[in-house]
Amino acid sequence: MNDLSTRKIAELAEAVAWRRAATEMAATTTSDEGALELVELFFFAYRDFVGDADRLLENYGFGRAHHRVLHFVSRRPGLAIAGLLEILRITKQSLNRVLKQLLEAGFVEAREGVLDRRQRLLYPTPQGAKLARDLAALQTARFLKVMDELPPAARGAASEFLFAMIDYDERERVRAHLACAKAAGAAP
Amino acid sequence: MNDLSTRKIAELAEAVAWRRAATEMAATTTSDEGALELVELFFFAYRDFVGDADRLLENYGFGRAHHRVLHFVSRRPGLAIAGLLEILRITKQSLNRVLKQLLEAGFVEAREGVLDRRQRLLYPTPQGAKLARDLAALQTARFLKVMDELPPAARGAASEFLFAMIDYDERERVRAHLACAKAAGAAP
DNA sequence: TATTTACGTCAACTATATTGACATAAATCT
DNA sequence: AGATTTATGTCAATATAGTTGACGTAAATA
Repeated sequence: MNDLSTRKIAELAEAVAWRRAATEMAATTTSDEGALELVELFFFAYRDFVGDADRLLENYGFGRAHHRVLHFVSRRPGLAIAGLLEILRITKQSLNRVLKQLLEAGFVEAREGVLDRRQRLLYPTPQGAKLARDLAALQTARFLKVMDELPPAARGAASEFLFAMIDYDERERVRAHLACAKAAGAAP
Repeated sequence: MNDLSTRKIAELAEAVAWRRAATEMAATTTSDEGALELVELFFFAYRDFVGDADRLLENYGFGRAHHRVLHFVSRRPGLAIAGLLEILRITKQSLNRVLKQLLEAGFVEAREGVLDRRQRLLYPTPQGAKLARDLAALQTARFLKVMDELPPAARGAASEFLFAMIDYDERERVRAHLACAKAAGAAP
């Protein structure tokens, strides 16, 4: 039995133990105390979730802002500036500094819009696509591991749960974004 | 039929529609494409989750950093500086600026440790406790609403899912923190 | 032709974090 | 008792990510 399987067993035991605890407090999950636990779990989960990528980005001299831009450009190639601003909810001035660095470093390229020549449509370069894949791999790995730990019945629930956490008014936009990204991802 | 119930029905329909979509792609949830969707849903969910509190904090001239400090001090009264630094994963210099403002504004107070007089144990003032409650109410309201939208079977799954998202090495610490906070919350 | 839209840019500013160096008082080890 | 470690505070310089406001330009549109 190697370290990996020992670790694996420990993690599964971990998951089982937590599942028991979660079940026990299932009744209180809809209470304030249960909800407060969720608030903190969400904080810790997000902290660790972005931590993986942060470490990789350091090697490139990039930060989280670069990651977000690269990610969404890669997932939705041909995205215009305005679309990116809407997703990221930052000002164009703030985006510009980060985007300029990604353009200069050759991770993203901008092409003139065909329908509307004022637009600058953003695409990842091969180098950018590679980094985006590497970053995404870290994060999807975490999710795939989580799905592996969770009982099958709870797997679909994660997606439902996260979607329900999004502002009601934003859901349509997010759904459209995901559909677009899916289509773009299926193409190559 | 008032606006509220119309909205409520729309949201439930929303939830049902998404549940169908989530179930359809349940098979792909363990695939890379499904995991990529989760990555983005997590981003959007967190963005909206912190957005609520941000708006309230503006009225006080505080930011997210203040929120985090106030939150953890309120949830774990008597927390020492070192404990806070470990939870927030920031440097003491960074904490100090924010903490100083909270102390001066009378939202947090520090008492000399009884067992170890070098420690400064942090407590919320009544005013601080009130703000912490108001902020927490916004966030727990979102979770309670989500739990209401979700089918009962998926409710416990949210907690399991978030816990599984946390770094393995951090889980014990988080569990201890939650237990401690729960005990502190039960006392008064 | 007039207006709006999509974008770029300069400037000043804020918030949140970092590293590094140094200080102090209390606890603890030898 | 003296040396060391620990918990904390503080000064300074710097980085990153964001903001508001003002102004410019080219292309689309009314």
